[in-house]
Parts: sequence; C-alpha cells; structure tokens
Amino acid sequence: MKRTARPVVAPNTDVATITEDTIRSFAGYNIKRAFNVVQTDLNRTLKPFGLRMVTFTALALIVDNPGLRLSQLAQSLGIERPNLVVIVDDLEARDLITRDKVPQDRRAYALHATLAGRVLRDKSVAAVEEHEKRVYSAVTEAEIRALVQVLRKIESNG
Amino acid sequence: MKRTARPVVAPNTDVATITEDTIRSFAGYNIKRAFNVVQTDLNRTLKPFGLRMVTFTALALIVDNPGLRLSQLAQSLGIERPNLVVIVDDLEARDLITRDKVPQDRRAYALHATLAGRVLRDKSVAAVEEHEKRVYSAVTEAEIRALVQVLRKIESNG
DNA sequence: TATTGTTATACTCTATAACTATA
DNA sequence: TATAGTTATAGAGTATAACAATA
Repeated sequence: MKRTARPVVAPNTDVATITEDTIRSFAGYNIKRAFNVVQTDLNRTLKPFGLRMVTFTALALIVDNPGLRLSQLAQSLGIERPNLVVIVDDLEARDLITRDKVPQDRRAYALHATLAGRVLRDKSVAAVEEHEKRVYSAVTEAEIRALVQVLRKIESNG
Repeated sequence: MKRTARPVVAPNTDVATITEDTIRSFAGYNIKRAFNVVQTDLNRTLKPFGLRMVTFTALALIVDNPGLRLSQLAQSLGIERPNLVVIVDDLEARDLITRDKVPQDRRAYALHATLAGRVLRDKSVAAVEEHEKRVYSAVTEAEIRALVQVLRKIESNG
C-alpha cells in the first residue's frame, strides 16, 4: 500500500493516466477484477449448457466423486450448506444427479451423477477448456500453475 | 482440465481426500475461492470504518485523483456506472467526498475527497495493510508481485 | 449435545434497459 | 447522434439464524 504523489486529474483525462498507486499495490482488488473477467466469460460459455460457474463445478465434483455428501461438497466448493441446497435441487430436478439415501446415516444423502449428468459434464468441460484458452491466452502454462499455487496458499489462510 | 481416475468416496471420507482433479486444474475456481477469503477478511477489517471493499477502493481513488469523474471512477473500479452511483451517494452522504459541478461540462461531476474523507482513507489504509499482512502471510513479496502481474494480464483479456 | 440437510431471510454485487440533461 | 449521470429492476452470490431428523 505504498503511495506516491497525488496528481490532479485534468477535466478530460483518460482513465489510463489516472494514478492508481493505492489500488495498484492492493492485490485484493486485482483478484476481484480478474475474477470478474473470468466469471463473466465462463458464465457466457456455460449458458448454452444451462450451467453457471458453481453448478458446473458442483456437477464435475459429483461426477468425479460418486457418493459425495452435500456437506462435503459444500466444503469443497467453499460455500455454505444452505446455499448449496438450491444448487443440488436444480441439478436433481434436471436429472443430472440423484440424492440417494445412505443406510449407515439416515440424515445424509449420497450424491451420484446420472448418465445425462456425466454426458453434460464431458460436453461442458470441453467448452470450459476453450474458455480457458481464451481467458488465459496472454499467460503461460507455468504462470497459471504459479498463480494457482499462490491462490491456494491465500485460500488456506482464511 | 486434465482428469485422472475417479475414486469412489467412502461414506465418511474426509473432504481433504476427495478427488478434485477437475477443479484443481480449473484456475477459475481457485481465483473464486481465494477472492472469497480475501474479501471476507477485508470486509471484516473495514466494517469498523463503515467501509466495504468497493467503497474503500473508491474513496482511495478519489483521494489520490482529485476531480475524478464518476464514469472514470467506474472504469477504474471495473464496475458499471449505475452501480457506482449508490456508492458515491453513500460517500457523499457521509461527507467523505463532494460532487462538484464542472463548468466546462455541465453534465459531469468532479469528485473530491473532504478532509474527513482523507482522514478516513489514511486510517483505513493502515487497517488494510494489517489485513494484507494477515491474508498474504504465507506468500512472499515476489509471489504477490507475480500474482498481481498475471491477474492484470487476465483482466486485460476480458 | 452435535451433525445433516433444510427453510427463510437479508445483504451485497453485478448487469441491463431506459430516462434526463447536456454535448 | 453521443455522452454523463441517474433510476429502476432483476439475477446471482454470500452469510446467518433456526428448525426437524438423526447420530
């Protein structure tokens, strides 16, 4: 959060010339803006499949981890249980997943993807790969790996 | 988006053992979760000052760029003009900034921070610095710089 | 007592269309 | 015609309290 001089902005100065010293060294806002760009492009990408960022991720996790509990999924997604319920409701209503009773624990439900769910996952994953090529075109593979690593460190700090 | 085998999750498997291959290589979700951690901690930090992430950033930008127009500020913040209006309303109502008529262009308003606004900015910047130390404690200075650089490349791709 | 899934609720964030007054 | 600021509105995302059923 270093700050330098504070130049006055002329009446019709271009935004590019605005001093953002405070914000430039404020990583939080960079994460925010980058996230916004990524999410907007991703949601546009997933719209034809009837999916959003969260629903896509939830479906992918259920496909890869059959028998997942709702609370485990919520933790993996980093969202609160109440917010996940409606997401699971949506996926179930569209017959992409099932909520199966667990004999060992009658409070819990085991989540399983249906055939349709697996098919939609595969199709949408392909689209997401295209999206990633587009959004990360200016960044190298190594940079993305480093990015993800740092983001995970930050995340585990919360 | 590489995927490997899909192990079955045992009834009471810990979340840490869940296969997240799909998501682990899905940078978008890492950005989302990290952003969430940062924003939550930051908003908690700013609450005593009556500020949120956006209002803090807006105030800081106005302090550093006296005479800023609303549309310039919106562009700098990466948000739509309509959403900024209520933010500026809030800051103005609390006498932290002023909306001054511009003789050259009677449509526009020049934004200026008041003394109270500058004082609040300085106080909250100090708190934000503490927040950054906390949230980025597991990351080096160099890693943060690299992170911000990559995020900017992603952002400029939107 | 604690936990799973759930309902209800409220607040924030974001996007879009459309208006007004000026340019 | 285009732009600056504004109004209204709707959709997502997120967080919290509290409940029933079960552990």
